[in-house]
Amino acid sequence: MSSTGSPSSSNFIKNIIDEDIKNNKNNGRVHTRFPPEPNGYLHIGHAKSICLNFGLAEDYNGLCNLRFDDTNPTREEVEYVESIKNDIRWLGFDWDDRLYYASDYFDTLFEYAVRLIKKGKAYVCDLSAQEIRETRGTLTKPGTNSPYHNRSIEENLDLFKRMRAGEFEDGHRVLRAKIDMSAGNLNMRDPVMYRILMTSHHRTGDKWCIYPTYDFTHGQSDSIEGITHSICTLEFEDHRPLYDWYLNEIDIQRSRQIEFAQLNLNYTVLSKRKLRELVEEEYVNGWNDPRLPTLSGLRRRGFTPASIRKFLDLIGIAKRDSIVDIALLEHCLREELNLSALRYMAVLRPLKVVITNYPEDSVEEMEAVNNPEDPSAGMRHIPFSKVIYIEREDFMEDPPKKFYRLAPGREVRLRYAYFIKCEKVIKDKKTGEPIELHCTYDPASRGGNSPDGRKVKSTLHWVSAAHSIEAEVRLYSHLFTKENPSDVEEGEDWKSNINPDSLEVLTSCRLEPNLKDVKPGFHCQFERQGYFTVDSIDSTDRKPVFNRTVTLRDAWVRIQKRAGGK
RNA sequence: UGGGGCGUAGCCAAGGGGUAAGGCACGGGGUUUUGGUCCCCGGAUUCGGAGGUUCGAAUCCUCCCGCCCCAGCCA
Repeated sequence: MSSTGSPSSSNFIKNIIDEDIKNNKNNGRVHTRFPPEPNGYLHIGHAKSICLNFGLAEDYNGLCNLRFDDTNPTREEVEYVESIKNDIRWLGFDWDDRLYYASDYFDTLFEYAVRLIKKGKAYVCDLSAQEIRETRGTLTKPGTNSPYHNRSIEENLDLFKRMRAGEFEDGHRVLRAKIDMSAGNLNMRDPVMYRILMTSHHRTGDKWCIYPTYDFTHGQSDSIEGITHSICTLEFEDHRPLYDWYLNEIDIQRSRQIEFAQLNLNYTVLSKRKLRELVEEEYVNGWNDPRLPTLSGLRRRGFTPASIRKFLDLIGIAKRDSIVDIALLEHCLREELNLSALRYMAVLRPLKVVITNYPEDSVEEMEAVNNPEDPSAGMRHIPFSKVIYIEREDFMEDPPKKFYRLAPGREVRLRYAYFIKCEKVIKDKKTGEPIELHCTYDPASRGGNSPDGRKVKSTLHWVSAAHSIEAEVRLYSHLFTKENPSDVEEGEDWKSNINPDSLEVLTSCRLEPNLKDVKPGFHCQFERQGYFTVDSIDSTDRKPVFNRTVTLRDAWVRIQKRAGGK
């Protein structure tokens, strides 16, 4: 049982850990780590790794470190460090005092490198990047040894120290491991351990001008921290022999690298490169745009940490490349919010309705249930009067077969109020669009039931015109029109699949007055429509802005789609 | 013509010799003052394919097919 949810289902990593514990490997200890590179914002794919690593630690009574993998100062910044920490906490995890940086280990790593040189297992290579590439061979052809492959240990030591001292320019020399230029695994063809980067680092400043590569850093950092299970994604699978080689040759405690498949979701993109492109080229409004699968975007959109955790738990952990249906994420959110969200009435596209037989100046307070799933949420009052607004799409002048809502001559229920019957439609002279309805109400149906047992086919939400408050509501839908954004015509690019209608802004919405003093972070349901949250950036006291997190499941929409599809 | 992985329903996924869990999606029905929720019911004669071992195979063996990753001084 974990502190962040129910016990999760079995997976191959747990099987491995169970086996390790049975064999008393690491004395039964489980210690993981989440190792982000601080070069971008976290997205839900990272959340999968976070939940896995922190979750395993919880499940096995172990620990999980947060370690920034900051070995490349040319692309990493403190700004990202802060957002990453914030997002992890928001997701519900805590690294206590175990916040580390790979750069904390630069001194040790340097000593390890010296150790390998002394063992004759590493050498300074003067080849250019271009030349290294050319001598590496190809997938099917072995590489050739560098002309510097057999430099003496003394010369290597001297050169490496001079690299550190800043005697050479960027890219002029590297330190390489001496392994096997004919290995089938390219990673073993004398990989680079250190490169010269005349760049100051966000943590170590100008102390270093040589920086270790990922491969020469990650395993050793795991070892230094006593990590028992080093979990990463599939593309590192063929780095594992190198990971093991370094630990073995340096002769330090070994941790075990285990790889799992990254999360992919349909109708969106989950690569830092593509997300960055969307942000920088302003297809969206920043990293926290509610349409983005970044944690900051999902948070602003209204997703809850628990729903994201639940989702990630349900999809499981495996080694198979897969694309998960984003409908499952939405389901997890609805499942949670259905139980907890207070219900309100909000009219997004108002259509004026005059109740002709209702007294002119009368106002009644109608009693409404706050959450039918939770009686303890109590009741509230909603003012009702002669002029109200209903949803534009709840009226059709010439309704199709399965349309149950309001139409000329038809009677419906106004939720928590009265039965009303449409007597007259007033239309815009130019467009022919209905702009106002005249209805009559049945005074005996107060509260929503008629004493004569008369049935009505639908219940509409409404708002009193004079008492409602104005708001802006932003409706979001998938950022891409295709399940797989990369599915493009010859010569086109994935961005041509961006959905031009992913954001619809409604500026004249009318809300029931109970929603007046609502603050950012507030989640609620607008009845019959969906779950909404108050936008944390653009809301003002004068005019709140609501983001639609997700729609309610909608049978009517499905009926229409089916009819339209034929 | 190299190396490393992966194939169980439309999408995820458990199961690793004893006769195919679960969730989402989808469809049907019931309840309902949200076309919401909730409750029933419906799916794999079969686990990429073909052989083989076995009383018995998704699980073991052989061969074949398909898909993904690797030629950064990125992580």
